[in-house]
Amino acid sequence: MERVISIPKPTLERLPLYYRRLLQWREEKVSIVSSADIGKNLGIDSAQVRRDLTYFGAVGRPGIGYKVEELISYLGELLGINNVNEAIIVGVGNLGRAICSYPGFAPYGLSIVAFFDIDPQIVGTKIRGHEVFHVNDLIHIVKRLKIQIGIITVPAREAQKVADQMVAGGIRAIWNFAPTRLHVPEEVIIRSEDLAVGLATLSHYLVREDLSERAEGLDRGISGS
Amino acid sequence: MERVISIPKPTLERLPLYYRRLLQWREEKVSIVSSADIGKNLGIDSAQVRRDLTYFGAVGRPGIGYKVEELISYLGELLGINNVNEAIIVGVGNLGRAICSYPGFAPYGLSIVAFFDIDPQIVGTKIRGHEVFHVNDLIHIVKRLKIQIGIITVPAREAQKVADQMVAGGIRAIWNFAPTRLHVPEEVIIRSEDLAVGLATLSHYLVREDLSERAEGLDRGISGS
DNA sequence: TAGTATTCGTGATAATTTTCACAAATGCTA
DNA sequence: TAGCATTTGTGAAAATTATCACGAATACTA
Repeated sequence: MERVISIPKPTLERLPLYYRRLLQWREEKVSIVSSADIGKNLGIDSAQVRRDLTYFGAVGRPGIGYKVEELISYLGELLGINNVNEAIIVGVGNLGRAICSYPGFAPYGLSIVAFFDIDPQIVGTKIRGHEVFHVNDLIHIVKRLKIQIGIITVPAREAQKVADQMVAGGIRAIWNFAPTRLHVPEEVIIRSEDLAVGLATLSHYLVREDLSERAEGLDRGISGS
Repeated sequence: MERVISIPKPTLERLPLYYRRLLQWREEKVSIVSSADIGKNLGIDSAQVRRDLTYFGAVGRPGIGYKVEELISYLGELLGINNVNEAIIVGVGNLGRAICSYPGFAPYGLSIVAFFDIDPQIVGTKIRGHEVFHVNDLIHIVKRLKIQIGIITVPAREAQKVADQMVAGGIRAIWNFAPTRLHVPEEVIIRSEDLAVGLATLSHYLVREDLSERAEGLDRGISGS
């Protein structure tokens, strides 16, 4: 139905796993890897790896494998990492702070350029050298800095209001950590991280552990090895 | 190949969404909902909702719908929520603290009963009324309290070591927030939350936004509405 | 150069998940 | 009770994703 070939969602989710492992290999001066190497390392079928890589436009050489440097470059392009992403974050509680300092982002070029909160105790203080602004200034600042990504780490009941303001400021992608569903115009992209999903599936499997059956799945999912 | 009918993974991921919304309905004194109601609210096809609910063992009445209270009870059972889950958390940085205070868990009966860290500055201090222990005491305490769930919020390079200790202490399920792949015995369940996956997919879609094609997906995924 | 061992790329197949569509069940109204 | 409007539960079809399996490309060795 679609003429544009889109990357399957599961493939997209594996992409960061590939990327992170490749960075490690580069660090270790490994210059070429095979789909089997990648697969064994990440617990993914090697045919799956090859299929994924072709989506990314990567080209390997039979009998040899893929050039690490080249793959990194391809994936980086696909992830929009090669150009820095500027973001703002609203809600500077523990979760907000945690996200700011999450080391996993380092390779992804995400740069948080402004912090917002509503708590007068927090507004005006500094975090990692940046002043925390009041949410009321959000629209203005976002417009001025032409920010594209907004991160929401406020309580669920505030989240929609914050999202509305982000949209009003022209933000095009929202990363939502509040456990609630947000309504935004169609052109705005939303990704919700729902920690309860993780907890729920874990505890479900725990409940079921007496049954021998267990799902496979990997980093995003449950695994038994 | 499996005789045991297992719940599809995507269904499992939707389960907490159902659960949370149902709690809201109960709060609002709504006693009966139809699959269409649920679907419209969560952006899931109503047939999908019905299919999912049958996996959960729920039974609705044609022409009427499902009893909210009954569904909550079924889902709660499936999630192991009805009996409290005790967990420990290792790594009391921002992320660890954020998880402890994440409001989304409230309905899930997760109870964090001990905190661990390696930083002497933190060990011995109190968090939410609980003393923070040194990681060296982990095995002992976990064994003694018979804890089943361990949460890892330490830097990636420490994560494997922590996982090993958890396993040694008899923990059966690990929720890993460190951006690395853990190796554990087959009987231990692992779920890794990789925040970079979220960031990566978000920024990917941002890069692609000029293409009209866009994935659908909902709370766990990207959506344009 | 010929032979062997790798490894990619991909058509075909299998497995999984979603959606369609409709019979059957239920309540409501008159 | 009969007729109508809902809504479930589920076979069957469609769509999506994962795996198999093999020809072709490449490097290496003798």
